[in-house]
Amino acid sequence: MPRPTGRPRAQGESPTGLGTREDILQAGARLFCDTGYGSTSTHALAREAGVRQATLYHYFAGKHEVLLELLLGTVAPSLATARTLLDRPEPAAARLWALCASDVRLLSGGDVNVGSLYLLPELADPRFAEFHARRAELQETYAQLVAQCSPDPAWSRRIAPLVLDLVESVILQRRRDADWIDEESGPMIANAALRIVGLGEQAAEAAADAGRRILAGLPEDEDGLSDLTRS
Amino acid sequence: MPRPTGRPRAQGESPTGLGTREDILQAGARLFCDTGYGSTSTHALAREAGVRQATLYHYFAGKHEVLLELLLGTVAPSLATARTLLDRPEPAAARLWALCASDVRLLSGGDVNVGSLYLLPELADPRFAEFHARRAELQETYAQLVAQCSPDPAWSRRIAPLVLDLVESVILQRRRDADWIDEESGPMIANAALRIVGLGEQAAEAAADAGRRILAGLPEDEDGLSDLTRS
DNA sequence: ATTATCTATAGATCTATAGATAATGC
DNA sequence: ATTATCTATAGATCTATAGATAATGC
Repeated sequence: MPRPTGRPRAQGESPTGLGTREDILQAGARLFCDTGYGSTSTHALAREAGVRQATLYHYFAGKHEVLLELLLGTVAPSLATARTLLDRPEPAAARLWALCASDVRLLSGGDVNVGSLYLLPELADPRFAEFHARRAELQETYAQLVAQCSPDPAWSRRIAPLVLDLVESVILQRRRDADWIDEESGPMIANAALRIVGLGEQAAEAAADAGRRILAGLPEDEDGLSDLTRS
Repeated sequence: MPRPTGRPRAQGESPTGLGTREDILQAGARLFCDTGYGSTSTHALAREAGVRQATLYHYFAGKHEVLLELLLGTVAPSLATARTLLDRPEPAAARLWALCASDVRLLSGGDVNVGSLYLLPELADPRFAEFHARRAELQETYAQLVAQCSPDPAWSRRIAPLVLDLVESVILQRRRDADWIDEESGPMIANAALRIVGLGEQAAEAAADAGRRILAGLPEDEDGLSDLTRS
């Protein structure tokens, strides 16, 4: 990073070293998760990013755009993986296992529990509709894979949302006890998902093995934040 | 409800018919869940309760006390059931099943998804410490029952939090699609919990049957709100 | 007399904009 | 000249309190 153009900051340097826009996003991630969206003022957001309050408006139209960009950046890698898996030739159970494990890994990564953003009541605001649309597509992928795993369509339609919720329960878990999470959490939850879908022990084991091989070939994106700078 | 003493309201009657204190609590439940805590002003809270903003302070020291009372009222019936179950003679798996099913039923009841309150980031504030203490006790009960279900203590310690999260995932589910929930959701999630703990199909079936009998004898509290008026 | 509500408001805070300033780039 | 930041602030909103008011109770 060479000296940027423009007036220098009054206090300190860019905390992330990735520029002011990224500083603001990371500050938003931390504060919206820990303090809440409505309880975080633009002033607090700016302070955490190391700039003055008015500087926010040079990059974002307001708090809501910061949150929207965080949400889209968080769901993007998950959705990319889901789309890839839908078209692959492996058995559905193995692909479902891989999707679950991959999503848990994404939600476990980064030093902020960005999945918490999904839980903010403020997401009901229509400004966040674009996020909800992408999230619905992810949910639909889960439903399709679950349907392909189970012979009973009625049952699978009923159980599919539960699988996604189980995966996302890692968000709650990480809040409660961040140390609980490790690199085996994803496989463990993916196993639990297959059991819930109704696979027997042997079928589940086999699918898990195949799933592990798929997972090993998937890109491992730390979290969505790094994507934001690329897009 | 006879005509109460004191100056009458400027606009309309008590929406709940249970008095102003309850009006405020129910307004808080709805708004904190749908709009968020930090995004709900005392003015909005009062409007929803059918009184003027200043009237709140006659009953509560501020927004935070409204939320605290809602939280305690929500966890109370759950904790009461958990304590009862710990001392009962039935097999642990059956009691765990009953606890899961009962908690899902509690979280499914009422016309507001009060479990959402558990997810507010603002709960990190030390003002809500009392709630966290009671919640920790509930978690401990789950851990003990899970431990009694499984021969492997290390495994059960690792899996126990996952069971509570699975139960609480009904909060997320209900947000996403309230119609998904019905009176079989509790048993279904309780079954899934036993599978996760590692019970085989036959053992799980037997425990579920025994659990259903326990559940039938438990008090069925619609939600914590009605308790508030009694306590 | 007691009570629950109201109206009014002081003081704090918050958002968003206008315009000044201090760098780099050419 | 261009740019990113800054300072300053208008106007909105929010919280919490003071004190008035309109009921019931005795």
